[in-house]
Order: sequence, then C-alpha cells, then structure tokens
Amino acid sequence: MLKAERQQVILNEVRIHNRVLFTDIAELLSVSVDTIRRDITELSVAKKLKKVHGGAISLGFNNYQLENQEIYALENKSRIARKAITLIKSGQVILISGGTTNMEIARMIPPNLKITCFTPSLPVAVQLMSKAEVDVILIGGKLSKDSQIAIGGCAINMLNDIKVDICFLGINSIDVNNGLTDFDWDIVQIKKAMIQASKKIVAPSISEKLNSTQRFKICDLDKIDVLITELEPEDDKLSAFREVNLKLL
Amino acid sequence: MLKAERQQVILNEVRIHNRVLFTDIAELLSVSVDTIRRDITELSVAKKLKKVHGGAISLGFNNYQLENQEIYALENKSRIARKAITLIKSGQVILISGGTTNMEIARMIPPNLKITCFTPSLPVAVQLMSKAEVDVILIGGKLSKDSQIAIGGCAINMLNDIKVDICFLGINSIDVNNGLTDFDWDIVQIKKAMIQASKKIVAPSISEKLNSTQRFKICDLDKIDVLITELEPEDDKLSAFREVNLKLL
DNA sequence: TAAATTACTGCAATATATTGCAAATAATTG
DNA sequence: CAATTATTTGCAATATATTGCAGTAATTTA
Repeated sequence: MLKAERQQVILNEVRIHNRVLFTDIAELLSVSVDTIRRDITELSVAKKLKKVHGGAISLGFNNYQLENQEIYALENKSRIARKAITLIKSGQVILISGGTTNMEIARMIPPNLKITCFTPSLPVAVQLMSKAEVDVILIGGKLSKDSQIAIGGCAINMLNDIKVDICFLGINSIDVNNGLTDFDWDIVQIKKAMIQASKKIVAPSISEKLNSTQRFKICDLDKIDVLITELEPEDDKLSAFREVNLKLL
Repeated sequence: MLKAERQQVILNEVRIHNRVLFTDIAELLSVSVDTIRRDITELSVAKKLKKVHGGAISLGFNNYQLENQEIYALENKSRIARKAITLIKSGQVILISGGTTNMEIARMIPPNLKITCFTPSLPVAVQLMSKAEVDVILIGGKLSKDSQIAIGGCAINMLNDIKVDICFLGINSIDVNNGLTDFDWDIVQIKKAMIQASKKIVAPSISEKLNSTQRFKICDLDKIDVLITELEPEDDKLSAFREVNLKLL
C-alpha cells in the first residue's frame, strides 16, 4: 500500500468520523503505529487535520484557506496596513477588496472603530466579523477559488448600487504609464466596479509591484487618490509617482 | 476516547446548556471525575470556558466568535449530514442556510461531487471553498454577527432571482401544528425567501428541536418535503410527523 | 458547626511519543 | 540493467503523557 493511499484513507476517516485513533488505523491497514503516526504528522503539518495525543481529529469549521498559507512579505504589508488605517474615520463607509495586504488592513482595524465595510472577499469578511463595531456587508456572487472573492455580474450589480467614502483597492501591478493592471479578467471587472462605487481610491501596494504591468487594464493612475507603500513617501523609487497628481503615504 | 474528543464534548455541552457538572460529564463519558476536572482546568486556562466549583459555565456570548467555535460534531449531526448527502445528485444546484447541522453537511460533501451551491452563510461558504468541484455562489448582504449569515433586502432580492433543486433549510424549531418557527425576524425573512427559491425543501434537524415553537413563523409543515433527523424513520418520536404528508429520512 | 460534597496532591499503572537505527523498498543514475 | 541514493518502514529503548486512585484539604450546604 502506497503512502499516499494510506493518507487518503486517513483523511477519509477523519472526514466521516471527525476522528481517528492511531491504533485503529494501524490495524485496519496492517502497518505499524509508527507509520500511521508519521503519516498523520505529515498531514498535520500540511494542515489537513489536527494531530492530538493518541490520534487525530478534524480541523472542523475554522479551516480557512487563508490561515494555511504563509503571507509573503508580511512585515511590509503590516506597515502598509498601519498607514492605511489612519485614513479611516469613525462613521465612514468603506469598501475593501481581497488580497493579503487588505487582509492585514482588515485585521488591524481597531475593534472600537464604528464603520460600515463592504467587501466581496470571503477572508476579509471573516476577519471583520470579529470586530464588534464594524457592520459588514458582503458583496455576493460566484466565488473565485483562487482569489476567494465574489466575481461576476451579480457582484458588479451590487457594487453599482453603492457609493462609499473610501475604497482600499488591492493592487496586482501598477505603473506610471500603464496605470493599474491585472491578469484575471473577472477580477478586473470587479475592481472597475469598485472604483466606480467609491469617492476616494486608496491603493495599498508593496513596492515590488511598482512599475510592473499585466495583461488587462483596470484604470489609469489618475483614478487613484492615494498610493501606500511600505517605503517612505520621499523614497527615490517613488519619484515617478510623485510627479503625477498622486498622494503618497 | 481521545482527550481532545472529550474536551470537545465538554465545550459542546457548555455551548448548548451554558453549564456542565463534573459528575454528569464523567458519567456520560465513563471516565473519572478527576479526568474531567483536569480537562476543564485545561480548557479554562485556554479561556474556552469558565471553571466554577462543581463544574464549568460558558464564557458568554461576547467571546462567542467564529474562531472560538468548537468543531465537535455531535454524532447526531454527522448522521443527519450523511443522510442529507445522499439526496444530492451530481450537477444539481442547491441552497444551504446556516447552522451547525448545515455546516456538517457542507463539510461532508464529497470533494469530487460536481454541484453548484448558493449560500448566505459565511462559514458554509468558507467550508465549501475547499471543495474543488463545487461552485460556490455567495448570497450577499448585511452579515448578522450572531448567525453569520447575510440578511436584509439585498440577500432576499438575490434569492428572488433563483430557483434551485434542493434547499437544506436550517431548523430552529419545528412542530406539527405550528410548523417551522424561529426567534429572529431577519432570519425568518431569509428563510422564507429560501423556501420560495427552491423546488424541494429538506429540513435537517436534531430530534431535540422537534415539537418546539418560537416566536415567528416561517412556514407550515406542508412546505417541507423531507425531514431528516438522527433517528430511524420508524422511531416513535416521529409518529406525529409521519401522519402529515412528509417524507422522513 | 457538622456533614456532604468538591478540590487538590502525589503516585503508580498504562498508554502514547520520540529518537536512532537497520532493513526493506522505491527512485535515480550511469 | 546494475549500482547508488533516497525514502519509507518497523523495531527497540527511553521519555513523556494520561488516567484513576487514595488521602487530605477546602468549600458548600443545611
């Protein structure tokens, strides 16, 4: 019996019964307990189940995809998030797209700040649910498995009906000449609708994404009001952006 | 029985009844009171409940967030979920409301079953996102902090535009004379819209909820096509329901 | 206050975890 | 295809964790 096969059996047991015992599985599959223990250790570090003394149990409800993957450049994203938070005033209505930087912003919103947040992002919504004073309004629609945000006509229709104070628009690529671009057509449509739905557009972006261009265009730079990077506003790398009418933070 | 399992049973009891007695749980799980005491001490330092003389009590609703929700699936809910899954055919479009039983159903949907799922429930959507073959469509709207589902006009409008094959409707109270009832007005509205949006209504409910009534009415029993409980369909407790035109599973 | 219940402590029996190692198996390479 | 290398597996020895019990201290209840 292959290792992968065994692990599949284990996962299946956990899915159905919520738990497995090392000894049971070992007997069932006629391998040593050590082998099962090693399998379960592997599955555990892969976050497929939870290893406990004597066996394993299902991860259950809180198995958010997002918590599994490590966030790239988290330090920089936290710095961006800290700056972003300062733009939000009590009582405002804001709109947050997806992406890890926006997740960081959502995470850092003070729990006592009274605001209304629209978002098409599932992880952002989950994050915001824990803030007692934040009203969360979900933009519905078909969920993209990749980006975990609602896409499609339904989401766009819903966005067409609102006008918020600030939009924190996740950035994929930004360039002085080509403006904002992205590689996923569906997400481009959503982002366009989000821009339309907002009085003020804030673009949080790690500096790596500056001066890069993707296939599909979202908008020109003049639609963006504020660009937030982890750099100081005076940094040389931002000089090209300083020259256009763009506030840097 | 695993320690982790025991602790989940304890947390589950605390969630349902707001309190537990060492002696009760010890007898229920056939372990010594000392063991339960130690478990509860651990859970107490983990801030999952409050240890008191003779037992433990719930921390209260303020701490009752998504992250702290316990995954322990009452064996009964798993049984209901297993039965419910058999009703779903490949290619169908289904609608799932919130609640822990429906979470269990979502969790147990086989990863290779190709279906389209509509849901206004944030946790259900998160759960379904991990199923590669399931298309998830989120019903948007204002999120209720208590139930973690989208409520309000926007959600209802979205439901008005669809007609799905099966709806798994979370049940709060069900009674032969009073039909389906609930205590939250907003949720009643959503559930009414869900019923309207479905060809077939399946009501999964643990037997504890049978023959109870809440303040607001959702619908009469004749709207329900199938009632699933953890009991055998022939069980005496279900005799009242057998007499009306209701399929039992 | 006395009786009853519950809490805490240390201990022993059992179960589980960890580690290093060698044999068996699978994958890679020349 | 044979030789080499890497991975997987089972075993044994040791370490750690869990559990129930008994004795005693603390708390509640009447």
